[in-house]
Amino acid sequence: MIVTSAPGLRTDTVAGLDVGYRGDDEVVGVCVVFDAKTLDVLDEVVVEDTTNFPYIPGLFAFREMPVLLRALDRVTVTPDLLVADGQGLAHPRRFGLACHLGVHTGIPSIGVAKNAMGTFTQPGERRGSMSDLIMDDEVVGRALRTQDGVKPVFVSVGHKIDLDRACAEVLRLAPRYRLPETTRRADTLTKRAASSGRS
DNA sequence: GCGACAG
DNA sequence: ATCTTGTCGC
Repeated sequence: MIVTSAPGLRTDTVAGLDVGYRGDDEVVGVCVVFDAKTLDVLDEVVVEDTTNFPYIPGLFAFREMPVLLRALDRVTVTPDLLVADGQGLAHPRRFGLACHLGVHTGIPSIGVAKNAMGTFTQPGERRGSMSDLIMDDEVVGRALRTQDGVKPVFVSVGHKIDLDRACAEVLRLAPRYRLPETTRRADTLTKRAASSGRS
């Protein structure tokens, strides 16, 4: 299954992964690798592909995994941590996109979602405040406030890392905006490709 | 059966 | 996710 601990994990390089859409079957996958300390972009890859799998909450990975793996394959710097745009353990079957990516690649991974699938109590208003994300009376992740007064993001473990470390990484990756730089950069690249290459 | 439901 | 202008706020 999934490993939820990370003794001595080093995260010098972190990758942001995201998928953009240009229709029901045209997808754009992006993988951006950052220097975790300076937040400098070390490498970024954009790949186009097609899908026939529809968007079904809970089966998200079947739609986005293929393109993301292709993008990850072409990156020249193997990241120490993968940050997926979606859930990890915070999933109905406890196996969201971040888990698929981690288990498939063997690289530690976490999921950072803009919306929650479980329930949670509002964390404090200050950056760094957090509260448990609950599903079926089980703690599956955390609602984390990355900036004062903004809506929290939902962090959950993907593979080979623990929740505390996952939240710490997200805070480090989001020094200024609500979303971590990894997902922000991956998202803009995704949209750039979508508008410059559409029919 | 009905509603909810990451991107 | 995507379709979309101007607008409010730091």
